[in-house]
Amino acid sequence: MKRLKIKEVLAGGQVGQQVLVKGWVRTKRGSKNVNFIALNDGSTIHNLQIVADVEKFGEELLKEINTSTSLAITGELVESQGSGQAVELNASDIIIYGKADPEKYPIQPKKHSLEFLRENAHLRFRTATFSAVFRIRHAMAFAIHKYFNDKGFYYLHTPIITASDAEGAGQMFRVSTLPAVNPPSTEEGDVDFAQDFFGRPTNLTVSGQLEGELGATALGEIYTFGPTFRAENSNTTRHLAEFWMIEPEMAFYELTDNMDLAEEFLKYLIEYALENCLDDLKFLSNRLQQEEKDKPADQRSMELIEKLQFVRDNDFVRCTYTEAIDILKNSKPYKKGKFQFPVEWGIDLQSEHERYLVEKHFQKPVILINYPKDIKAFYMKQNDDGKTVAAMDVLFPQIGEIIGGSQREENYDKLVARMEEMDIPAEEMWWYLDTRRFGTVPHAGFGLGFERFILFVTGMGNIRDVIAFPRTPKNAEF
RNA sequence: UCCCUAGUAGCUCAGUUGGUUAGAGCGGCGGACUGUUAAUCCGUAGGUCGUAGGUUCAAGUCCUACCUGGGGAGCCA
Repeated sequence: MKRLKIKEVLAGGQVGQQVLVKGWVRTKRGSKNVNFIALNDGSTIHNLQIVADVEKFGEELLKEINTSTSLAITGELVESQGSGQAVELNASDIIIYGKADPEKYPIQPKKHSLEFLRENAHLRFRTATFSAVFRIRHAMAFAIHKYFNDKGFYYLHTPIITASDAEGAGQMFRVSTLPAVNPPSTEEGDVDFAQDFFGRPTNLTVSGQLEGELGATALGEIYTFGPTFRAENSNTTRHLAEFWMIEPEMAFYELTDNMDLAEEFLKYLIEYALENCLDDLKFLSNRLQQEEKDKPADQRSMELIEKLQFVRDNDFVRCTYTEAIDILKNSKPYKKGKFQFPVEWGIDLQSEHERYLVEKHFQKPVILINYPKDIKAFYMKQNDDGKTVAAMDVLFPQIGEIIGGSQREENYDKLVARMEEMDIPAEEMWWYLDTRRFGTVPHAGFGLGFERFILFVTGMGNIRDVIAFPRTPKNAEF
């Protein structure tokens, strides 16, 4: 008999049909005559209720079935006598693949803290919460490829190992095959990277953008989607040492086109989640509502699905940096001295400022544009005012900056001048500058932090809970 | 990296101004139960109180250092 996924059984199974299912036990309940096994195979948040007659299978066999025991079950699909489900499987044959000793198996049929499950990240997929999160994560990855493919973008694989460290996006992880103890040294006493694998210092990438621009200025529209690495000692709910980033880069796009794309893209993904992941979203939403009950009324946030619909259905606010500074200066917290950091044209906005703009003032996603050039990267297009660059940051409630992007400086002379001002060695970037020397065009792009976006869609609070195997300072377990 | 906070049973926690034998719920185990919904009822086992020092007649409780977790900040996606 062909095995069916539980999702298929629940969606299309017919009463009276003989079916074979395989999965892991979530819970088992029982009385003298009959046992109920909630079986899950990962295909859906929902379990299939297995009814096992005690007399038929014997207490010996049923005793071996505990939480997380793996089973194959054949039986007849019947209308459920209980009220919790429409159909259930009347077992005629049970095969145990692997037992799970209930005294040693750490995931109990009860509510666990996310911290505890994080320490058991190898088994947390077996919980309803994490299976929901990772199904949604998959769906979003798939939707990203679908969105760009349908729009004629090409998926470009930029390198993981890179020799360029010019962008200054953060501390990098060195990639080396030199011995850690007594590496070969030069006459000056420095490590002699000429003897290293690549013959020069190399690192894990912090961004595929610069290589992405090479692709975009020939293929037209490209995107990257891959792992990115930052060796910053960041210990927050929003940072990882290894995370995934989506970086589209488009020839002939100016800043407004870039904003339009970012907004359409995010809304497409949210719509995709609402269309394809509703069961998982409902589960996560209920979970959140349970937690919200304990909070005072004014601290409760919008229900998850409502929040997603709200973002999908409303225009993002577009606001210049200069306007944002004015808004902040006229704000209540500013006038009452509630901000910890000063507000002045030229400063980088602190998260307290961003949160005020997004959560209090506008109360919807905000795209901030035209930042002072001194707080942004060298490659951003210099505006005519001589003070600002064509940068854009998309800010989301709770999460903060979810997208950072810009129109790029396409003028060779301006770009080189800016690199000199910022002490970026132009000779090492010769390959990047060639895009401006030969057939340069206006172009733009942005980077979306994948995990930050998944935080938003799932409503989870800690970025370590939306990536399968989080890499953070002092933690590379599993 | 900085600030705050926590570490007691498998999990979530309580443990009074330092004072006898460290408790509960859940989970586990044993039993009961005519179909349960993270079942219910009865019973039962389970602890080097994060680690190392120190103060004291006496430390889970006070002090110091370190380790680990959580929250916030910075950096950023």
